[in-house]
Amino acid sequence: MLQEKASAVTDECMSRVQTDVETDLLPHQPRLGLSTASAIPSSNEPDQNIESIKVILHERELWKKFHEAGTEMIITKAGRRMFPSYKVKVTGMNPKTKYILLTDIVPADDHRYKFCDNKWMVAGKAEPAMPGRLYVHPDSPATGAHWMRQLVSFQKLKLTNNHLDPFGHIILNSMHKYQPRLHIVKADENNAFGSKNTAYCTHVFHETAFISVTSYQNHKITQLKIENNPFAKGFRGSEEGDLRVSRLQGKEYPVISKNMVRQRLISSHSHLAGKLSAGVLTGHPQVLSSFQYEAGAPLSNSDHQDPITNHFSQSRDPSLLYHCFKHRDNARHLELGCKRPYLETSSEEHYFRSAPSYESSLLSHPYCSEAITSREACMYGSMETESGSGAADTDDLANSPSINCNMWATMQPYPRYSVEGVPYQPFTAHFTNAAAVTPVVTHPTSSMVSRSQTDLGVYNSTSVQRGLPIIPTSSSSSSSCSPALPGSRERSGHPSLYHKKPGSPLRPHRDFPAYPTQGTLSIRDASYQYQVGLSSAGTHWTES
DNA sequence: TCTACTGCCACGTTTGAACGGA
DNA sequence: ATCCGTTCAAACGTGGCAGTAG
Repeated sequence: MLQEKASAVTDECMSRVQTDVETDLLPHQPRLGLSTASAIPSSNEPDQNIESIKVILHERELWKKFHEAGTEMIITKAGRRMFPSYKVKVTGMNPKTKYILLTDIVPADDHRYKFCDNKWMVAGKAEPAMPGRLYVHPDSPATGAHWMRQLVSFQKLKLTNNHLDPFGHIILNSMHKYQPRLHIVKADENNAFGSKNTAYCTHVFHETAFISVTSYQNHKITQLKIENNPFAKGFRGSEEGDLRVSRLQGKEYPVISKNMVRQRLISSHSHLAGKLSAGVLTGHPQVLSSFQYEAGAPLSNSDHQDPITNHFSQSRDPSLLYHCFKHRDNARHLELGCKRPYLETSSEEHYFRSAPSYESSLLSHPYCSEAITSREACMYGSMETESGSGAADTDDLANSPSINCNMWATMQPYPRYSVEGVPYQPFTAHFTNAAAVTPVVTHPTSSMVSRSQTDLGVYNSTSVQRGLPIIPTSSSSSSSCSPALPGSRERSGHPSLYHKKPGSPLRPHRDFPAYPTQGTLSIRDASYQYQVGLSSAGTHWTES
């Protein structure tokens, strides 16, 4: 029912959608018994389970426009906002339950791209992943009623290419492809994140994938930005958007930029090139792992292997996976589950799981001992296992002795196939085996893990089936912290992590150091961006 | 030489403080 | 004294471009 309701509402008119269903069932009840079947949204219990939550991408049509042209996002040293901004409409939450909404941006593949012949081409292997960071919505934690009352906007999220960024912006590599993800974590007081009962889900909208750039490469994208971004109105004025330039230069005729000239000169060749590219791609075998990322690892296997044209794909495999996770027994096992087409938004994938418990104290985590102790950074670690061949092999995960509550997805090393010269397959995200990947908020040191570690599976776990939200943990050293754990307590009671000043500017270093050290990390300000750290087998959660 | 990146610029939007009137 | 609406300036966000580094 909710699905129908949601689908029937346009992006713009959904802001007031609220669930009228309210239940006290299970809000505090452990979800240990979540089964594959139960993980599937049920119209009868729309707000009992986190998997009942529906997320609709706001301005999806606009995103599609960009997607079709090959979305590019500017990244600067100071940080640049995304446009279109990431906004979603959430429904299906329990109005009284508290949730934490956060996003992260993960590599879509392990390639570096270049814009050549008016299209994106694979230019080599990706550079080592930047320290993963999370952006926790400033309102978090908040009740389901709050989230459902209006659009949830992540417009203040900023992207940077400054590896030492002190502002907490999400660090990306230029000329790489990324995929934003939304994570919803249950933060109910009696079902705190990290506890055996904590649950979360991950939503991925494929049309939000983009390539990070330091300056726009595709003129179409530039024009779309100018036409749609209010802040860029100053560049409007003529059909080509160059009128302003001509005015500035005192000319009566539009000035064609260098890039425009280049692009126009080569545009005549792009079409043919694209066809040729498509042919090449078609010949590539599909590679299995689809969702392999976690703070550094690619989100999915490279798109370039998809047998599609070289243009940004507008069609996707309608069969999306619906992943469910739950704790088994003492939360040391994950039960993967169900698979179903996601009807509401064909472009979205979401993953559910019951979060691992903190039972194995974070203190034991090799990378976050301090953070954990201080609980400044919320981290969720996962460990590498070799079971990640793909997907969701429930049994494998469940039986794997190495898997514990902290494991979200099994991480697989980047595929090593050669990609040189292979045309870029624009944003046809393939999450065939997608498993929930999880953001991991970790100790600062974790963020410094080298790619080599990632490759070794140390960096984060990921691959196909585990993922995990990171939730800020409180810092014991700080004045207040416990609350940091989602759902552990009311924000008011624990200023350190969730205490924030609405609208207050970001605080560099002091409040949000690039590599936070103990005791001072807070998610207060508008941008709760965390580093996604690696997790290791030793990652543990502590009870709040 | 080429490509990617940086810093600066002008312009428009957003935000919030200040002010005045009801 | 409080509330509400308006005004205005500073802060912020944009893409373009020239210069620079590798």
